[in-house]
Amino acid sequence: MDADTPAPRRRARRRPAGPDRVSARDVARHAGVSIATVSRVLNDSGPVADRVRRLVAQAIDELGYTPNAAARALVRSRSETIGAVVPTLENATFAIAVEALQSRLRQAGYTLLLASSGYDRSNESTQVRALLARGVEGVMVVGGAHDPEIEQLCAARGVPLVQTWTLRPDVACVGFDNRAVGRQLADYLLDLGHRQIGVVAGVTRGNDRAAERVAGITEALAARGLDLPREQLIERPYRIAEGQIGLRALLASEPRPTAVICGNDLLAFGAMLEARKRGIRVPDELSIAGIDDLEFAADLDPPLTTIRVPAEEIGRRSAEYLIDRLDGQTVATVTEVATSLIVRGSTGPAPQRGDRE
Amino acid sequence: MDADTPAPRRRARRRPAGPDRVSARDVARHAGVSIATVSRVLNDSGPVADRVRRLVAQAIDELGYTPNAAARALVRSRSETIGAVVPTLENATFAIAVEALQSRLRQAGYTLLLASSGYDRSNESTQVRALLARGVEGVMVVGGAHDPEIEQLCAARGVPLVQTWTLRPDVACVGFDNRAVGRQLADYLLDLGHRQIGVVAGVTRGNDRAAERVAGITEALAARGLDLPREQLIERPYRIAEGQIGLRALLASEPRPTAVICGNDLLAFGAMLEARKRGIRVPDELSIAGIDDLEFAADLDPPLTTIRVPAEEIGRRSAEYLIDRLDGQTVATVTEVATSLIVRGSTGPAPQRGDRE
DNA sequence: GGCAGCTCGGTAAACGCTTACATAGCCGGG
DNA sequence: CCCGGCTATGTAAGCGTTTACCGAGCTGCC
Repeated sequence: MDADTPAPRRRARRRPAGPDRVSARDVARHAGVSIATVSRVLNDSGPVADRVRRLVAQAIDELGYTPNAAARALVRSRSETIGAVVPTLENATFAIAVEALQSRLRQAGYTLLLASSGYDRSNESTQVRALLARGVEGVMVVGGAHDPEIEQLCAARGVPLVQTWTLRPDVACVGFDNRAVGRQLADYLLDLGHRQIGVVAGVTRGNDRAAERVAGITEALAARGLDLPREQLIERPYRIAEGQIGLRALLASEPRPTAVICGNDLLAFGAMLEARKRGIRVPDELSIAGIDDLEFAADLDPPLTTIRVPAEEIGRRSAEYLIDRLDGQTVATVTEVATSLIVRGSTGPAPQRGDRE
Repeated sequence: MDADTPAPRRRARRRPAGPDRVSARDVARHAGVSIATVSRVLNDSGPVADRVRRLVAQAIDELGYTPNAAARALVRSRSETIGAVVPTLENATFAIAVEALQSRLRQAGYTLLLASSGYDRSNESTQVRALLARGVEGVMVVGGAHDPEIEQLCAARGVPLVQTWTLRPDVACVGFDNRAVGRQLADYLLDLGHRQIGVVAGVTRGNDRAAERVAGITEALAARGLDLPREQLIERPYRIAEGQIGLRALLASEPRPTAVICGNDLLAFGAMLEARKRGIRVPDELSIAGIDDLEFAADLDPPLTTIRVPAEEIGRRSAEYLIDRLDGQTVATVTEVATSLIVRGSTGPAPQRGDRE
């Protein structure tokens, strides 16, 4: 049946498996209309009589037709995909942001292409390039310092790029001032009377957020005539175990710090573990603070003083920025999200001189 | 310059912004060869003289040419993308798996399209459909119980589907036996002499892993003539705070359990917090166990007894399965990953009757 | 009753690539 | 010297859509 043409021997090569996909042509034939009409029904572009519309709709689901995204992308020069490159998903804060990003993008009909850089600048660049080659219409990256190629490539293609977890006046970004956060934490501890402040920072190489946080701390100290000696600044990867190592190193230095600022909550958690292990009372003998306010921070013992960073909001707003931009709207390029100091039990007044000795 | 043709009034519509993209045609013209040759150089298909090859390569980077992925996908019927749908990235275990999945896929030249379902079956189905519509060549999902549509859709398109965190003999999967895990934990506690075992499970509706874990516990109890009464089984979402709520509910029941198995480490963490808050000594008065062995599990106080689940391996192996399948190889469809009971300080022998009363 | 102005639907030209096929040199053996 | 059989290149036919453009019917108004 349906032997209209001599059946020009269907090609059987490209997709090794799988029955030949059903195309708009098949739908058209099945519904007895032209392929243009099928397209009109699908996209609701142009007028179509109700009767025909129903016919086509029926053919579509009788055949189980799904439009070919590649073909559509090709002809419309729009992939409806967005790319994101984060340092790692193992850091919950990024995982949360990606989750929010994706869900907001999905709402707007975009699909998320995800890659991670492992905190490596050149790898980040590679990933962005790969995403761009896939035709993403927008790109989200973490941080404000990258291989300059990234901005160039995006600009050359007219692909909006949003940088997150950072604030830069000259580019589109959704984030906060990491330096201010560092400063705020340091000021808070200074106000509590601490004068010996140690830092267990993240690895600053290739991580401008970590570097800025340290810079902020240094600034705050300098403003009170203090400095941050080399041995009071430890850099460790963002992991709990590294926080322990970090605190251990700090405790070996002289004079021993009365307060420690950690680059994020994982490091802070580690530091608290180490303190406990050594019988150092927190916060009586040692104050410890983190950044991120991860889910567990409030539940540590003592609860962790930290800076709340709205990761979900960063992800969501990045999505919204890109969506609006691609929609042709002109939107604010710089979006600052609110962070706030959450004072909990892990920090307290500096021990009086001689409190323990 | 270069006014060879009357310049047929370049269209200026589709991509509102952005200079007209440079295409293979431009490269060909620039290098003075045919477009076919450009393609041959690009894909290293067919012979090309070295001189010409260099010419083309030069043209390519002088023009900053990037092949259009949609066009390529269209003609080759291959998108070189893989889709994954996880319940949520907020659960670190999935974040880790996705990270590994992506990085392995990338190595093989695939790009990851990511979506999350929020533990909702119908949403999961929607996401898979969206991914399929984007032309993904393979799909990864979490769990073994889904809207049947998912398997149908993938099968109909010949798209390999890998189900993770589960073991099913009839489909491709990378995971482990959740029931066995539940059983193992229960047996371990039973062997310690516990007879009143409570459970703070994840929400089992739409989550076959959670349900299986409970089933395993029930089985182990039944094997010793015990049962799991309704009020000893609490279901809560996977969050720390929910673990607290869960334990609270359990403590209200009679007889009070001497051991609690939690659906995952987050719930276990919460349970431990609640126990501490109430002055219940762990493990002397109450044993608590979790599942996942998240990073912090070893660092809780006391350290958490749990089942180690190799999330990274699950992600990586899922990637490998899909890669091999798409490469035309026939590979083992069922991949079991090893879990293991990690006994730490949060569990111990059942308190002697009257130990406390 | 003619025709302006609808509404509806078809035709065909892209979109940017890959690739089967044709073609054009060129080499060397008979 | 001719020609088979290379190798290197070009030509052109799609891949499955969208959409500009055209034409065919219909309505209803003068």
